[in-house]
Amino acid sequence: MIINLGGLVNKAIEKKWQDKWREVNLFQADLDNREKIFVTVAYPYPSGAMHIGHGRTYTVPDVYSRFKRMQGYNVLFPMGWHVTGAPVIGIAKRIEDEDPWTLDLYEKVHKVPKDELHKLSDPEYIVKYFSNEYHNVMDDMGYSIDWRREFRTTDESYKKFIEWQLRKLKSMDLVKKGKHPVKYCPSCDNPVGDHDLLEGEGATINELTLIKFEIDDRFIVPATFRPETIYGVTNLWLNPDVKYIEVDNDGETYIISEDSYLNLSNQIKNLKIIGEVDPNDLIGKFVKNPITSIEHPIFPASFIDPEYGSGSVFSVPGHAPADYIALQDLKVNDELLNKYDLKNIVDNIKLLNVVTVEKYGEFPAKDVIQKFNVKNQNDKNLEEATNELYKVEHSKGIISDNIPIYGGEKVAIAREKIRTKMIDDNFGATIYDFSQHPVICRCGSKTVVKIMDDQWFLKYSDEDWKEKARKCLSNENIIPNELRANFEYYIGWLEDWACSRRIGLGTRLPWDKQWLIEPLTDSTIYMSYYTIAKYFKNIDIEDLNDDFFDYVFLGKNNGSIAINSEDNNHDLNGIIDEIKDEFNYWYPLDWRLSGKDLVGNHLTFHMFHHGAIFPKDKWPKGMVVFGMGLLEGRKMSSSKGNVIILSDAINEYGADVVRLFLMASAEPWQDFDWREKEVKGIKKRLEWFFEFADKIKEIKYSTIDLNDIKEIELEKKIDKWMISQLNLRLKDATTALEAFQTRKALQDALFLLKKDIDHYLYRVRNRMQKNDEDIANVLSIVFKTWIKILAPFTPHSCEELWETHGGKGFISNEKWPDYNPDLMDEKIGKSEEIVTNLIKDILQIKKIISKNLNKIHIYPCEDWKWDVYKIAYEISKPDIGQIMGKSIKENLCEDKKELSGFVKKIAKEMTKTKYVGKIDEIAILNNEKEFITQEVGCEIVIHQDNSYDPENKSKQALPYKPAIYIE
RNA sequence: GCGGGAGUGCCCGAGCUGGUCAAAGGGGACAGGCUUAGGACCUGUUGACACAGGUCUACCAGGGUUCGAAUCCCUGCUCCCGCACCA
Repeated sequence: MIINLGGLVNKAIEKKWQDKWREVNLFQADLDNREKIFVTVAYPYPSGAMHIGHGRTYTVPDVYSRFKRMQGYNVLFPMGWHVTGAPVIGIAKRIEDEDPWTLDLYEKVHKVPKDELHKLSDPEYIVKYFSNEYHNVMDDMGYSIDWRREFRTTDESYKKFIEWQLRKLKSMDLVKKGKHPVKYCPSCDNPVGDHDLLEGEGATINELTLIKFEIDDRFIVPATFRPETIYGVTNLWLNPDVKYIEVDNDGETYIISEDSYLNLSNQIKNLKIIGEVDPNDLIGKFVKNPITSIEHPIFPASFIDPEYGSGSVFSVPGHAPADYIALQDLKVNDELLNKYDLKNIVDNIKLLNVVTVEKYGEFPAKDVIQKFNVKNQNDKNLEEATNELYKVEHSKGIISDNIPIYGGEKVAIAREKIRTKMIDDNFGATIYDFSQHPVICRCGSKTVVKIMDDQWFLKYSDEDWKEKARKCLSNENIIPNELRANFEYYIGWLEDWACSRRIGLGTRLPWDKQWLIEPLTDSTIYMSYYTIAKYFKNIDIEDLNDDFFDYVFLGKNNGSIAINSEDNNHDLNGIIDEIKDEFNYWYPLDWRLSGKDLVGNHLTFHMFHHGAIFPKDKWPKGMVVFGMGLLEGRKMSSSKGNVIILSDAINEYGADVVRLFLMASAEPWQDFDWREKEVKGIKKRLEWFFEFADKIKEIKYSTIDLNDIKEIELEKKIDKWMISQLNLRLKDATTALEAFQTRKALQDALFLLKKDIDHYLYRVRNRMQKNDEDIANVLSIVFKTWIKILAPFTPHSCEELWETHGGKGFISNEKWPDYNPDLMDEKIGKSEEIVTNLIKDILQIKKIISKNLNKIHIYPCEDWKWDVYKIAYEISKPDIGQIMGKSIKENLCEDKKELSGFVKKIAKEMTKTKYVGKIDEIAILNNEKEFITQEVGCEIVIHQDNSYDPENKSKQALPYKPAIYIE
């Protein structure tokens, strides 16, 4: 459906140009003798339709590529599809299960036709479907992509490339085996990410220490954040209303809550249930503290959460507000005391001190409870009190002197030491739990923390590797540069990265086939793959072995390279060298573009891996990081339906309007906001641009011929002014584009230039009636340059206008115009300013005095004032003494009083006005007399001197500001 | 908590290597033009005051540096983002 686009090109015309570009392979880039630019954007993960946020991401490199191509560079802008990973597996399953939310999302938001919908139950089909969709929409946007290099990350040749890379890293000892905890859904038998959750989004995995308290050859195993408080234990808590069980852990028997078994059994191997335990049998009995060997009684407590940790808690009433208050509650709960016969034991409990903190007493828990006015175990303030105390003790606390070994140490340090000691001595173990409960998978089941063992890691913690990444970073241009500090932080902060997965699409780990390579790991250096991807169609997969990649990428000949080409025109050894040369031509990568959400992982990995695998001269040279997209001020999100699909936007406004808006509304690294009203505003600008061409025709009474613009020596100031402004805007726009400032470039190339043209057209409106050759010439020059600088932004419209008005060939192939500094004259600009300011001032005075005007007298600034002004400019400080001194010395003005008055004035004025040298004001004013008269609507008299000056106004004149007297 | 960043006029947002800044550009609002009307389009106004082109108050708050600060420094307040195994 094509909505009326006014003067703009419609979809059919956009299509026409896309086809023409394709016919002549305009954007296919091969090795040649020109200087090259290689630009890549993070390839999309095609699990849904492309929306306007993606539109911005891919339009930026396109605009830049088109710009650089016009400047004469050989530009490669390729595209691929990142289809490895797990999300589509889940999506496919939900489609198969006919999950209504998912079906609705894909039908309504992603606009999948009904007859295609059910096919999405195959994950391979999902990525195929949407990568095709992306490809088509990218074509509709007019992107100048070299599609011969397109690939999916599940292509066999890509897998070979990834295998090579992983083996390479392993041979460098940058891969190791280990284990790590993950969020896991036992029912799906899958790790789950935040986006897979029904409930508990944002829950983090906390590390706890399990401590074994012995009781009758068995162990109660409470878990804690604060192992150092083991020295302050007075008792244990069990919840009498909770089911407890006995489990066997490698010969030892633990007592845990039934609810905690699911989580713990995913972390401790071979945890077997032996039987049930009645907590009532245990309450009142004693357990042994493994560190202090003190015997602690077991008390009942209702606040114990059976799901958290192991369903039991050791009580440190001196330092844990919850324990303190529970103990207070128990002391007055006669029913419980009697039931378990605890009265004497409870009365004998003495609080213990472990940690000393400034501003708190011996038992900080007690203080903090008073501070927050906590009444009982169920008080809402209890949590706040706990948070505060835990934080303070951790950051500022010192282990008290009465504690053996660790007395005097900082809590933060002692905690780690105690923890390590307990684990080494087999008194404790590390377990994990969520920061909040419950965490529910989309399938509806509770998730757990599972320890994945035999997992493979990339050793990002390795200092030598980090150092390489840092060097790589310092080598790069980062846009915006503020992110550099961020990258440095991430390089330092990264720990070993689990690079193997159980579920998903992708490449298998070559030496351990049970694992798939994690999707961020398989996309760190793939930009190099683009440089040679076009060759793989004709190469036997088996020949893409490590020797091949070693040779092509690293120039290492291991002596066994054999390439079987189906193309008999090529010598076998010839083609591999061609491939190698092509890689060496394009690499290093000039610009890597990506969203800011990838700063902490992908983009940082990108530096790590280039640092490890490639020599320094192949390290990436620059990075541009994108902001996010908003829709009418709200965050865009496909899953919430708050998006505009790119193809819809193209259908409604046309690709050029969409491109223009995305480039003009914000710089690439800023968040942009798609506002319908403003999109329409942009559309108007583009329409104006089209009308402009018609305007020139009107003047000329003939068609413009962009190939035949006469070289005319321009006489009139205003004509020169227009050309000067054009060059200024061109210069600023070019500088901006070099730095990816698309918004600023458009500000100059579209908005400000349009303003200049408006002004010019207004100034010459009388001459236009007379079929003035000069105007037509100026406008033709402006128009020709203008189409060119807009061509990277709105290529379809510019091609169409170019063709319509006699341009030869594609505008996409035209040379980017160079600005001519000789045509940028500051004095001309200033002259125009004098005229417009004068008119403005006269009109303002008119408004204020509101009397009938007769005549307006204008007096130019006297010569001596110019001289003083020059002196002031040279001194470049509002130093009145110095200016005065020099002026008197040069005897510029006989009337000292007038001089000092002027100097005072000029001292202030000169800070506001740019000095560009003396201007012949009389000439300018005479030149523009007609225009000024017309504007102010009253006769004007331009005086050479002050021989007629009844109110002595001529003295008011300043350089660039003639005096006015209104009669 | 750790790290990064931001606070500008009704709104969004430029400026932020100090002076050309009452502060670009867009949106909105108001007024006028055009139109049968609406829409679209065009022009003007949009901090206050002012009968000579001016003055005052303004760029989160407070303090400082400077002849001069939205711009530099310090303090405080507020807000946003990332903190991983995921694309």
